[in-house]
Amino acid sequence: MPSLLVDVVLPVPLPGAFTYRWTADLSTRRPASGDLVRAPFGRRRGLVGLVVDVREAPDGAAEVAGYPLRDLEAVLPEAYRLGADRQRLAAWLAGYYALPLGEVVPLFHPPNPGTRGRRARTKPAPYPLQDPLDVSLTAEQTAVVDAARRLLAARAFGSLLLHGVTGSGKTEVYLHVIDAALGLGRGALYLLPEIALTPQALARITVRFGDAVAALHSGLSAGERCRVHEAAAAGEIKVVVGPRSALFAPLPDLGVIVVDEEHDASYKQDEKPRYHARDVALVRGRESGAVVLLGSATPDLGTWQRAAEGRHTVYSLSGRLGGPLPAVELVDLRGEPPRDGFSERLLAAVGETLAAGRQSILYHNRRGFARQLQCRDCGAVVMCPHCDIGLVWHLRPRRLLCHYCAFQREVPATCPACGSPAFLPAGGGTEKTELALRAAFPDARLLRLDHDTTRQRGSHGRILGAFAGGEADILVGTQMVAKGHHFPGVSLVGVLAADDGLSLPDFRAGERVFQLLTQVAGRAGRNDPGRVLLQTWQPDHPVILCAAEHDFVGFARLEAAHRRVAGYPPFQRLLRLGLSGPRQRETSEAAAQLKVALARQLAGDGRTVLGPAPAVFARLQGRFREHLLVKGDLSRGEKAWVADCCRALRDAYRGLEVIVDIDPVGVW
DNA sequence: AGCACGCCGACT
DNA sequence: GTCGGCGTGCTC
Repeated sequence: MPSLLVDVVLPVPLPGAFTYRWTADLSTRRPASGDLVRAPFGRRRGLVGLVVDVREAPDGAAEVAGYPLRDLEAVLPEAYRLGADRQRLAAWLAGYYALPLGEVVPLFHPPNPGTRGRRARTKPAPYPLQDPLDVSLTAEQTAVVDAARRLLAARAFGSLLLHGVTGSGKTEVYLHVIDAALGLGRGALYLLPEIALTPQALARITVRFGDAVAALHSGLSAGERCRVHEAAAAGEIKVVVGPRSALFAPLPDLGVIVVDEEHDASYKQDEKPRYHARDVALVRGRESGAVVLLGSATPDLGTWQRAAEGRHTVYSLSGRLGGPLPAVELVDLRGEPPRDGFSERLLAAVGETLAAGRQSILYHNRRGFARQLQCRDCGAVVMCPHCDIGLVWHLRPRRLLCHYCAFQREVPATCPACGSPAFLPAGGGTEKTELALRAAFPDARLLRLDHDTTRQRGSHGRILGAFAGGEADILVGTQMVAKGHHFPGVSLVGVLAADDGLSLPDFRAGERVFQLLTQVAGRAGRNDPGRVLLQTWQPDHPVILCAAEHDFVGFARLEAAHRRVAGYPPFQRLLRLGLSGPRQRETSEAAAQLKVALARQLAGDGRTVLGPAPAVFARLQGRFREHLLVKGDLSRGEKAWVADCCRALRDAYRGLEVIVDIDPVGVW
């Protein structure tokens, strides 16, 4: 009976491949490199691995490297094979992010591959669609589509950066480029930062391309994901829409990858494998000979810099179609201290908007009723016992909540530290903003959109749908109100604290605030002259000024100058090592030890090792956290060495966790 | 990373 | 008495 030895990489943090036996009588297809297989591993069965090598088994072979050979359980159907391009992508991912190859394999298949699911029901969009009629393109739009067409026709990789404000017609460009790809019989991927944005985009794309379109995301059942995966592999589905995980969908002849809102930090996965979908999209495009179309009103500074270096071609859509950008007014809170978060001017603007029968959006980037509860006598703040973070006072439920772990407690009547009955709520949140508005405008219909009102499945879409449908006059919320929706009835956008976030200990704080303000301002008046009010304590801050003037280019120039001087991305690469452990002493000791090893091995050659320093959240969920930062370029070999060091460290300190984060985004 | 085996605290 | 906490050992 002919037998094969099959080398398989498995999703375990162990280096190297494992060798299995496949015999012709196993009644599954003969495996080849690139196939996905199921294999037993220890006591576990059915692990999905990737075949990396196949060879003839010597007669009577019964063991490898001292282990008795075990048989493969199954070879998954053709639909799950990684073609050459996705095999190269997997190899790139593993190398770049310093992971064993097997650990990236789960990205390439649904959770339980081969499970046949029922046909996914097409859900209607939860809110009215923008008129899908095909308007003719402007010259600026046409230029991008033509450039993409030329690349598509040549089957060549190319990356285009489409820079244009909200309402400038980026989506129309995406749809035309996708249409061009489909016209050549090729497929398309359409990436969005979040699942919540998928239904709206899906609806709009489906109107154009019918049932050749499907969404792919973790909100679908395993069966539905399998169905979409298989249909895509079979060429029945040509356009796959979804968040970062959709990037790995098996489209056999991929023509274009659209990365909408390419600047969005949600594209970075914050668990292993910690990849950045925009960066990986560029690699997939290169490996598949596809066009990568990056779009944003506020491109990532790194993308902008690489474009300046000639690595992407920039196309700008100047201004809005069918109207001017909203006027942005700064409200200087220093001269006009707010009451319950509101200046007189902002409150008056809400009143005028109500009177005019129009809608308002009020953006407050904090949940809850009060940011913290502080004793008036001794100054103590009620903290989370596990996280070294102040607890946030919520009205519904009426409790103090930790926003970083599950901890909650009742609102104490007296100060836990000194017994004083004098408590002072400090800082507001969306709950307070909502109450203040209800008090000021008792007849206004109000909706709140934040983490607390969207716990239930579907409530996010429901709230947005109700607001878009004119069932409310005012929408109060956190970031969620800023993302990707347009509301024709909105003519006022108010930002309660525009500078909130500027003082975060993150070198990208300014960029984040600029992006958020630009995005939220874009919600105003797409069909009439809208008005945006930004309340701020720092009206002279360059980030605030640039945002008020819709000046991305000016902002980028300023920000780049700072980054260059400070040696931060996009001028220096970063690698972050995050350590956390149950004991502070041990965690610092391990961090110090790691620092010595890294400094010895990597320092010099333009590289520096910073830290260790306590993480921004020095204790979370009872674990002490420290981090190190490596600035500068590391080779693949060096990154692998770093990963090995971390593994050794984990073995030496029990309970210690060490994460290796390549190109980190956000505070840790 | 799982998953089991194995050895010590508070419960029916 | 045993249910179950998680330390550590192993995986082709």
